[in-house]
Amino acid sequence: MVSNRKCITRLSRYKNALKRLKALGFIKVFSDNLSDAAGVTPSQVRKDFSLFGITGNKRGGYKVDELIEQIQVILGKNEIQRVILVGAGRIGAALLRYKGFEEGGIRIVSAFDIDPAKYLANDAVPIRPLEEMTQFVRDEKIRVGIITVPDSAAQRIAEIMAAAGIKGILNFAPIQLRGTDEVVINNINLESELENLIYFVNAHSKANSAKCD
Amino acid sequence: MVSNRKCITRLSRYKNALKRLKALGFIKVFSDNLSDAAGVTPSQVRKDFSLFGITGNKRGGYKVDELIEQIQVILGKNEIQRVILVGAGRIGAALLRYKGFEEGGIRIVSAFDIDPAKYLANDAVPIRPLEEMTQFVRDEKIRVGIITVPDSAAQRIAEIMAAAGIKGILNFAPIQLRGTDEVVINNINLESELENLIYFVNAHSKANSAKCD
DNA sequence: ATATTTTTGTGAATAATATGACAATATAAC
DNA sequence: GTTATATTGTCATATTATTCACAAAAATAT
Repeated sequence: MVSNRKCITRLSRYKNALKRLKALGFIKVFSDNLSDAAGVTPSQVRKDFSLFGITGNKRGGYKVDELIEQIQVILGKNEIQRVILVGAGRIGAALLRYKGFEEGGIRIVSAFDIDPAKYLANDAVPIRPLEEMTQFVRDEKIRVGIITVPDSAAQRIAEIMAAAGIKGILNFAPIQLRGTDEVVINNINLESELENLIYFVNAHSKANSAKCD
Repeated sequence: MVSNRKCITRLSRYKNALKRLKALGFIKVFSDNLSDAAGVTPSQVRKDFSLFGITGNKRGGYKVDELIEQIQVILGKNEIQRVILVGAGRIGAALLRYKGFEEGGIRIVSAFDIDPAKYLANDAVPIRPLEEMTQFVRDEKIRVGIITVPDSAAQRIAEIMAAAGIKGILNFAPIQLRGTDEVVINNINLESELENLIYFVNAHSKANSAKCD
């Protein structure tokens, strides 16, 4: 098992880049085509592949179809991944209807909320009472959950999820949830991503105005 | 200028953690309180602060208010940051109404789309024709933009943004956009984040079932 | 068939990042 | 006022990630 997060992220990127290359008619690729399409170095591509035991042919490169297939198996995309979502607010609702997931073999099978006004039993993705989550997760053997609740509730939801048997959480609440041996947590903080960007934009403009002195 | 992305991200986290600690009544903190709240090591906190020239008092720690203030200045939060958004689809629309940004001093001042059906001139955040973007960015001196269009359009939008004078882009399209010397790009790929999680969940369950053999 | 070229796969070298250790020093105790 | 203690700030060390470099192998050319 490769336990380097960045490396898995790159694998996703390679997969996406490969799909684009395939659409352009590529039958095989070399590490430098792919690195170019994915925005990394060729040796990075080969090193990553080496870590996952993906091999190509010397002087022949990699066959696009086989490569996509191999990466998809590693990423668990050979079967549809069913996930749940808790918190049907703005962001949650948008994710429920986001088409990209289904295309990528990820299906949000149910959402949950504490607010009865949000319940929608018969929607494409039903929104159910939070109390039903634990049972649902157990019955349906769900292992991945998305948290899109306010920060004050996030920790509690994460604990309920963990207790129900969820093993991976994608957290959009602006609080850093910590993973355990049992549960992997991936935090996405939208404000923080923008802050990051703003810092570099400001730093850049300061550096440039300094140059002008 | 600190050019380490991760380090800036941690700074955001420290800021958020500090606000929570402040709400709990903390007047001063030590590097270990803060590291605990932010989920890092104490030496990491001190090292980061040292990079940004943030100092505390030996044996006295850091004053919470001063620390929040100093971090906010570094992150450019002493003034409201105005950003635009292109692509008023599901995700775009959710971000337009996301309250967290305004609370954090980030304001989406206008959205743009190619689809006339989406235009909303008089909404809290107006949605305007894409053709008006360049002029708007120039007039309003906008420097940060969010891309929430389909992947096929993302590259083109990024180029228009860059030409208009945008210096930082937060990209949600599932294609890796590459930054330049002029423009910093931050890519968020939601599917990829879930794939990442799924990989670790699967790897973990395999490791556990292997243990049982 | 043999030589030439191209591209992989990987071990070694380098670079980036995080941790540990501890001297310096401010606060508190006496 | 002196001593003891806790905590910072930073340098040295360890860890992790990336790039380089090149031998081995496959495809093509001669």
